[in-house]
Amino acid sequence: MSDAHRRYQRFFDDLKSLGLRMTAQRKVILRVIAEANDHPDANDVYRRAYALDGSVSLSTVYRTLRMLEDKGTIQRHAFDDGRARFEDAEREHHDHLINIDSGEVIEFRSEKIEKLQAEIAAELGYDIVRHKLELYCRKRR
Amino acid sequence: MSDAHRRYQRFFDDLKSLGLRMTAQRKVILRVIAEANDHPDANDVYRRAYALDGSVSLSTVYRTLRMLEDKGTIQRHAFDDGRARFEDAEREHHDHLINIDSGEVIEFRSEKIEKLQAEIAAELGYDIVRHKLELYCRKRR
DNA sequence: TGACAAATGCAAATAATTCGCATTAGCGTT
DNA sequence: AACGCTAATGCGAATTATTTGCATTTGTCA
Repeated sequence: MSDAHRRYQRFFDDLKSLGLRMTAQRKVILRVIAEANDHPDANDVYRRAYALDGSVSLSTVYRTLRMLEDKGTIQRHAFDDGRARFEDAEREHHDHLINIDSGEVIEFRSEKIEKLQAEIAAELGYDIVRHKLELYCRKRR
Repeated sequence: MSDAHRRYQRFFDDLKSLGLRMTAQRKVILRVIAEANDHPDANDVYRRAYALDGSVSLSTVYRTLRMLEDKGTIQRHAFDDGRARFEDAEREHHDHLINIDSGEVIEFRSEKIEKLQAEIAAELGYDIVRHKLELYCRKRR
């Protein structure tokens, strides 16, 4: 709760400092994203926002998501299911394991892998700026 | 050339052994995929196939791609541009290092990383079917 | 060669996302 | 507290990528 609230406050301040208007719809959408701890797609965000405030439209959700992405406030992920999914860009870095049967997304982080990646890049003469690691998996039986 | 031909032969045998009919359209589409060494989207495949044989339609390209994906013969990728792109599933796996300044793409492969990934997935109760690792980098100075 | 189901082309249907435009509503100024 | 400017909204229509229904064609095997 306080965590989500802190994120919401940061979103709010971000937009404010950019001179953007704080509309009722944006407040609701920001709240939804701040409170999400999964990886909702645009329609998920719309449904959650609409439940809180019936004046939110799908167009505005799409427009707001794109705007937040442009400002670097949220991050867009293109997993292999074709839909764009979103999450707070400031959350600590993590990689994704996607259950290809259910679509479920699990977050993980491995220092060893991070380190290996840096070594590989260094060997090739590069420094990593960011990276994307996605494991498409099936439940083990 | 002989490499593409070998791949084509494998595709052909795959379908044959599944009892599927070898139509003129499928032959052309298989040839296009076998000869591609980039990551064409459905429309790219269609245009290349159509150039070789005007009887190929976009529907059939989509149907064939999906069929080949279901059979595990080709692999679908969702990059950030929203379109699905395809490549031969049997080509040796590789990851990508992208120079964010020049756009240059370098392919690499690390057994250690592959192994670590499998371990992480196993810890979470999963088996990796495929994965995607992209390092966005800057040249070291 | 002939029959039968699988595969095809076409056009219409879906799904995800964007856009045009008339209307509404923040917000700085009175 | 009301005013005015224009950003932001809702709506529905447009786009883009992909799938599907159906009448027709065509591999394949007897």
